[in-house]
Amino acid sequence: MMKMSQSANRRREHPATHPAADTKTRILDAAEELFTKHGFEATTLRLITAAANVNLAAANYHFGSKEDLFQAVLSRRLDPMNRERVELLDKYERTAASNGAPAVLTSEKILSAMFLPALRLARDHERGGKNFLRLLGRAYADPAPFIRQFLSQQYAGMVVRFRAAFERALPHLSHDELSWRLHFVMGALSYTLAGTDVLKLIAHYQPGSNDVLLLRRLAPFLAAGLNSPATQTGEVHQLFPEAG
Amino acid sequence: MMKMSQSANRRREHPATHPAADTKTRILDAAEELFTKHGFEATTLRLITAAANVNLAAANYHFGSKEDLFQAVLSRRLDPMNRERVELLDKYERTAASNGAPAVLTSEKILSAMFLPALRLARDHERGGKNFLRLLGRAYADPAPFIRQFLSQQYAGMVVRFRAAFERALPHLSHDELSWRLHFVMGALSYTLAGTDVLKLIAHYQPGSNDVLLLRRLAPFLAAGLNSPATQTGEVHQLFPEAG
DNA sequence: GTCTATACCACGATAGAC
DNA sequence: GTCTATCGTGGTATAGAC
Repeated sequence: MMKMSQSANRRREHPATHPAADTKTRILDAAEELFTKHGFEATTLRLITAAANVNLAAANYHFGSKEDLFQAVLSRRLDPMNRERVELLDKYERTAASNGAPAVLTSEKILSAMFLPALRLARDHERGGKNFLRLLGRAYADPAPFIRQFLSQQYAGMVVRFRAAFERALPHLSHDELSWRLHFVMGALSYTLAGTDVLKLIAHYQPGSNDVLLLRRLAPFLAAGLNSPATQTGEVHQLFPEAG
Repeated sequence: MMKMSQSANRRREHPATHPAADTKTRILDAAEELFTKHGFEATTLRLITAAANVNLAAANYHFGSKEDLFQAVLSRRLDPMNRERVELLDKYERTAASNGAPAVLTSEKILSAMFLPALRLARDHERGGKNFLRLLGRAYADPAPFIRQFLSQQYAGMVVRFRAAFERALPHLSHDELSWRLHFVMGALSYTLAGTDVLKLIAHYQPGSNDVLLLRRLAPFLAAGLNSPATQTGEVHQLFPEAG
């Protein structure tokens, strides 16, 4: 990236918004907007390149394929956000450890290390903002193998760090039970980020109207589930008598 | 391939499983399997009709369009399941009311009315089983307008009934707060049903290996979140100091 | 290196013969 | 009801202009 044209000063020195960046950036911006609005499959390269004012073949030239372009759109925002998350968790743990105690954080604190960088991104209107979080939420739920594999790579390092922190915070949970609960956390988070409008059936609710408030409600809800006592087989059978 | 010549007794009188039902059913079965495996967009009508041993045009003849076929696949299983859910909730409330008390159920009980029919479906291997739940979970998260609209219709009645039950169970929650929490419940549920493998990064976990156990863990987790006290602005600011 | 024009094959859909 | 033929549009590959 950041290539320079070889000849004269075709350069535009627009430092600010997005009237005319270089071709690659224009494609990324248009793709991000259209993927968010219509989803991956329904967005055509012809639409993207038309919106970016570039030739159809430019997309494949710079990014190789539509799938690679999609991954590039995600990476651009996701990499910095996940880095922020780990750094924030590190900071929390250093602070906790400096008091002489071992670095054991509460689930609420760990969750806030996951959510705060997402909130910052949601507010950074210049860098994708809420729309990008919706795109990300959809990607979480997409069954396409290339998306699942990509997200696995992107999140691998972060997940290891956060799981270790949760293990210290919730020593009463077995390995499996913690895995499940983290699964539920990821599910509620991704669904919330995706901002799909299933909620419209539950109540009048404008998705995207106030994502910050939404995430603020989600953290306590998830913390209550995480902190709840380990499931006892007895009560399970009481609630699910037919479930064997 | 495997097509029969056009003339005489082409009929097969297989009453049982799925060697040869009528054309419509064969298409539905093949579509259900392929949509589950590859998602909506990646599944082509050519693949479906080939697997069903019917002509390409037969799909459009019987179902109108690929989108309508997808809706037909969902309806076939979803209608009975949602009917079961409402009936079970009614039964619970009648039992509770017959003791003289008003019909106020615990969140756990209401959740079990949502989950038990899903568990039954997951175990009914002959009628879609776990694979169908995975398909359903993906549909929840799909941004395609025709899917969202279809699910809205399918769930409208059920959601009204269950929301009313939750309102009685959780009177300490404001209207908005309950909406949010139900949103989170739907998110965790759909994500769990979808069985996407993000969890593989968290731990070695084979999706679909034991969905029943998974749903059993989910209900207590969600109940803890639902039953937790209403969010207080004070603590929110403590956890999210930068969130204004 | 960067960009364009164009050709290719697979897709969903439909019209019309049988 | 079923099939063949065909149309418009999608992603992609490439040859060649600058």
